[in-house]
Amino acid sequence: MTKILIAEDDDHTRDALREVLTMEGYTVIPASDGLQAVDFFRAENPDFVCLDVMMPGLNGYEVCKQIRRQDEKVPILFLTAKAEEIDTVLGLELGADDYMTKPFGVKEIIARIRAILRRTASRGGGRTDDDFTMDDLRIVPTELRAYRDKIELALSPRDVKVLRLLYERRGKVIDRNTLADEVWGVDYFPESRALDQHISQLRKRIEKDPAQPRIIRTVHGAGYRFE
Amino acid sequence: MTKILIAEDDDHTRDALREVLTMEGYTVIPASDGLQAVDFFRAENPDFVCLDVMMPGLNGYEVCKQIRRQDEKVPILFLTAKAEEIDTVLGLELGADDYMTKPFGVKEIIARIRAILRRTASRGGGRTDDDFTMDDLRIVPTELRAYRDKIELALSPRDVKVLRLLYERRGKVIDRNTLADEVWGVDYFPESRALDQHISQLRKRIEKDPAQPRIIRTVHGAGYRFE
DNA sequence: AGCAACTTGTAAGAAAGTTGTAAGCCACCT
DNA sequence: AGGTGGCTTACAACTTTCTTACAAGTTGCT
Repeated sequence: MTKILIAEDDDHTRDALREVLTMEGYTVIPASDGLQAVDFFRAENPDFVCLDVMMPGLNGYEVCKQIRRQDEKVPILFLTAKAEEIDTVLGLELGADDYMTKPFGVKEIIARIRAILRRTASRGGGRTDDDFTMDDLRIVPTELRAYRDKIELALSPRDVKVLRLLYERRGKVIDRNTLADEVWGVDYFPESRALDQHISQLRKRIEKDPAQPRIIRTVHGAGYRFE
Repeated sequence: MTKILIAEDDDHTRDALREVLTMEGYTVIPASDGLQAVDFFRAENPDFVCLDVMMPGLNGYEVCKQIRRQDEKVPILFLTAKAEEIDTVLGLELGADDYMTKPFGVKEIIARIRAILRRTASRGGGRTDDDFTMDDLRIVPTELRAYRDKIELALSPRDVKVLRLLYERRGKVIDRNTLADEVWGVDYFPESRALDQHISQLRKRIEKDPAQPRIIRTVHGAGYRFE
């Protein structure tokens, strides 16, 4: 189920969007101001974001920045009033995927959303928040936690992404480029050790014996694997 | 060998790109204007296209349209100068896969190209990651492993390359130059025994009796052969 | 068959490359 | 200000790959 966060202060526009997108089979999370949008993003981890530029509190750009800080890849579509087109440029620099100027037609916005989702489908695609088990660890993405017996472990969104990727392709080797691309949203720069560092820290928390990892195994010269 | 078409009117940028991409092992086809780009695309059928937006004659968008008329799938990366970012959106609607704004770092562009090629390689296209069988050995490239009955053997990426090459041209003799070129990516230095060493080590692992190899057979004075 | 010349196999150690991780740094968030 | 998380740096530990050296095998010639 694809979740779409709509941040739009005008009630009429927001309701119209909600209705039409719900009809299309999306799950809509409506937010009426920027702060709410950021909160809802954190809580719901949507697959797509529509942001009005002009909103009380936090404007669309600020919301975009906050979201991008958490998630490099989630597609963001800006909604702007006609006069604001210059600002669009700023929007694009923030990592937006597209923009639309009001007034827009219902069909148009659906088409855009579908197009963007199709384009970005290959990366990070079919997001599911279902629980899954790796070795003796139960991962609960919606809580950002994992459980071993009764012991509870905290996980970051990034931890969950890493683990889910390994879980989904268990048995296969995930090379560092793929991992970086899927989790960080950019291709891996070989001189950066950020990825190794992250794996190391994650192992410390989830592996019983981090020196003999059973969940995230190293495949030397190739990547990592879970099985 | 992956061919990349570069359409860029600025000589300096074009040469820089050509150099760095050639270093990375790509074959670069440089074009200095839009018309040339379209011609070269038809003639060379490249695997990837980098398009400058602003070019004399045909601009990047026009080139993109022409290319898409011929080829729906070839990945296209747009290069744009800062001020042109609004146009970027239009570029994306033309079916571009990504865009970069100048000035961009050498590492960044390489990373993007790699990331896009990796992503597009997995859908459809000339997949070379399929499993295959040699004698009683089942090779599973995505797992970097081979199976004999229930026994599991670890393979390095290089092992897989060697085996796949022999498998694809079964019955034919693969001479050492070809093997070195395809697997190591450079011409073979006759005084180096690296290749022999690799074959020897690989046989130890995959052959039941390494002294009587059934998978990698030696053709004295010529090379190696499978079957 | 016997021998010389050449090619290939392989053990062992050297070199190169990859990964793990502690410590410090920096930006952001209270 | 202080805390936090993530990143970079730096170095240690580890693994693979290459070189060296010699053994063994093959070919062609007499």
